[in-house]
Amino acid sequence: MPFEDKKKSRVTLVDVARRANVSRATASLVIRKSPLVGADTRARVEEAMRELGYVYNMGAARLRAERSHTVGVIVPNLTNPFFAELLSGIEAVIDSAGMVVILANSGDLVERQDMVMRRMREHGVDGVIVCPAAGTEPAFLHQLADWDLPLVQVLRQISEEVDYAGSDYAAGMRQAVDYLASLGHRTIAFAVHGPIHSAYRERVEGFCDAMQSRGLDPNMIVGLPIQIGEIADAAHLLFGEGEQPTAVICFNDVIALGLSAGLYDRGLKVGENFSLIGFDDVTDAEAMRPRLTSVSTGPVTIGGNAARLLLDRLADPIRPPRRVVNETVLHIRQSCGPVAISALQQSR
Amino acid sequence: MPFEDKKKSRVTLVDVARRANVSRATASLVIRKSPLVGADTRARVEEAMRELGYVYNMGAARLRAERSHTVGVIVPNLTNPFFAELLSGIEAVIDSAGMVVILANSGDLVERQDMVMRRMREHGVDGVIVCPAAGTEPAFLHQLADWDLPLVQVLRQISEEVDYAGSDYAAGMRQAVDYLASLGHRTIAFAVHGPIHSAYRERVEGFCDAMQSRGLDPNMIVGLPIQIGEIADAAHLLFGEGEQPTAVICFNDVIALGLSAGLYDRGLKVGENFSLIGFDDVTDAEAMRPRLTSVSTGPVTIGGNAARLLLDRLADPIRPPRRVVNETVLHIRQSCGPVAISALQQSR
DNA sequence: GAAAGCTTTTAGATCGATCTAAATGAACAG
DNA sequence: CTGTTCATTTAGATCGATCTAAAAGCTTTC
Repeated sequence: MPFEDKKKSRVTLVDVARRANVSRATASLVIRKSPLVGADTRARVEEAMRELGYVYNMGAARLRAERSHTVGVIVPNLTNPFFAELLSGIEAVIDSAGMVVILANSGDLVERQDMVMRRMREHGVDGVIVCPAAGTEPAFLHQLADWDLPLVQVLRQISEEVDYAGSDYAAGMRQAVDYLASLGHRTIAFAVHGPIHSAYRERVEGFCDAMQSRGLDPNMIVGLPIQIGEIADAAHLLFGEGEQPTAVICFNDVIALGLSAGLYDRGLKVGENFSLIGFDDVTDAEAMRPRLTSVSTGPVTIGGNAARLLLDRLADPIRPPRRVVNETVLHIRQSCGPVAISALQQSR
Repeated sequence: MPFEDKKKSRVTLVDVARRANVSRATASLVIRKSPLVGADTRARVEEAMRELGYVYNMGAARLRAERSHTVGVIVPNLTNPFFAELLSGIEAVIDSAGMVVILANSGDLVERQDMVMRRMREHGVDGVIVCPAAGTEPAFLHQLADWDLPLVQVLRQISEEVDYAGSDYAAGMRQAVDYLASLGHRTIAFAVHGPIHSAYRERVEGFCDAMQSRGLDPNMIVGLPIQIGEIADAAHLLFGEGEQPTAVICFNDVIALGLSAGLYDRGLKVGENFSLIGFDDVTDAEAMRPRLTSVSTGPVTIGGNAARLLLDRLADPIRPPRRVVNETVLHIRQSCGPVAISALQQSR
């Protein structure tokens, strides 16, 4: 008897076709929801699929159809909540397009990024969303494009010739500076850390431009450690010799959280006699005390934009490159206050 | 002329083989580092691969070899830093085994989990690491195992018959209770939230057991909102009628962060006249003020353990199921202090 | 110098889908 | 009743690797 009830091998399209009394080709059309098949045939095939517990074999399909329904995502760091939120935004959009995300971590190292990118190609991803590691050369991205690998840069823009999704960091900096200036602050520090890349430069330039256009000195830029635990202990770096700042703008919320702790340790009251603005507005900002005033860059939104950009490019590989830059929003909470009288007098 | 210089189609093994004057089969052996090929032949083939810019086609290989070098990871939520760290641990180990991670988010919903699991099967993952959505039935996992899909549960244990990696939450709770008791606290609240699952039950039971074995009342269990922003405003729930707690143990660090803010709002000084212990010890714990005393569960370690468990099972599908449970560590910082005199008197 | 044993190489079938181009059948016009 | 059109269905080739089993070379042994 040709019966084979016990778990033998996997159920394939041939099994389904046989069961439904149609050919392999017709069964294939049913799966792909082609309008070519008749209604009753379709029903019969679907019934057979259900009865046999058929599972589509994407791998086999991809081989022939050159579409893997798979998207690579490369981030420099997973433990930073900002990237986790970005990833979440990407995943949601990719998922709802019926595709899956293959994840990789570059550790912000170009060599690892090379490796990982190669692996993505081997796995035949349809496209890649990458937050380029610091130091990535434009040539690297161009080569990938030459290899016909659809690509989107996210957060950091290396090349103008490749799609990009990010946020308007410079405008965000202007919002922060304007707000502090409106509270009377004139000596404002900028606390930074981390590797240098386009997002870094954009923020620094945004800060400097905003300061200069108000006639303020943009040169109080302070470098801090990467690890959040060490940032607090480095808060004293804000107060070197010369003029003392009455407010600080942070490169990101990690720094803001760290400095908030460090300023507390020094006996300063954030929001009262010292002002602090974060950047990114991660969910923790709401939970700090005083609540952190922060420039929201919307990582989930950026992720979604990047994913949509990639889907669009998949649909039309030769469209010219696009930039999708979302607006930042200044979220005013409690960590800033009017400049203290004493500080004003000090700076005279 | 049979020359085809311009970018035509992708370079395949046949091209490489032709170039190196060997057969397809031999070229394949070289790629797979088989010891069967001679040294000079190997060199010739590798040379040809380099010259042609050959990229291995994993998809084609998988079809024949039934190995996709792909692992599915399903988490309930990406924006929670705890899961991001878990994911980071998984990714590192999977990556170093030469495989890639396909990521999916179940949103802690069983229906979505079903969908996502189906998609993983379609993509032919070699195995899956899943943090089961609250309400997952053991039958669900057993069915997957029946389908010959190697499986590891992480953080939440639904079935004893499936590999599991987690942390000893009950022991962690005991550490927290013991520590607070040693500081003189007798009325200790337990702040919880979120969906009910094994990790939830283990923590609650651990708390109750530890309290009871010291003759303390374990019934002060307080439910709080999910969103971190709302937790602070719910801090008053700790102080209902009846006896007032002098300390609180939190189900996780999200609650700890939220409550710390809420207690601050109520004018309580955490670490002085009220004690607070977190659970998980995420990186932010270090940055809070006062620094958060927290029970470390080591998400990165757990993730690594889960990944290794899966790799082991891939190597030996019939080995009996294992449990890998790592020890928790109480990280003492600044958020707890000896019970205040006034509170002691009040509770008499 | 032929048989045996070993290492190295290969032809051809195969995995499970999709694609192409052609066949089938029904409906309709002349 | 035949030729044409249109909607369905299908056989067979194909994607790019791996696997099996056998062939080809090369030593070694008697």
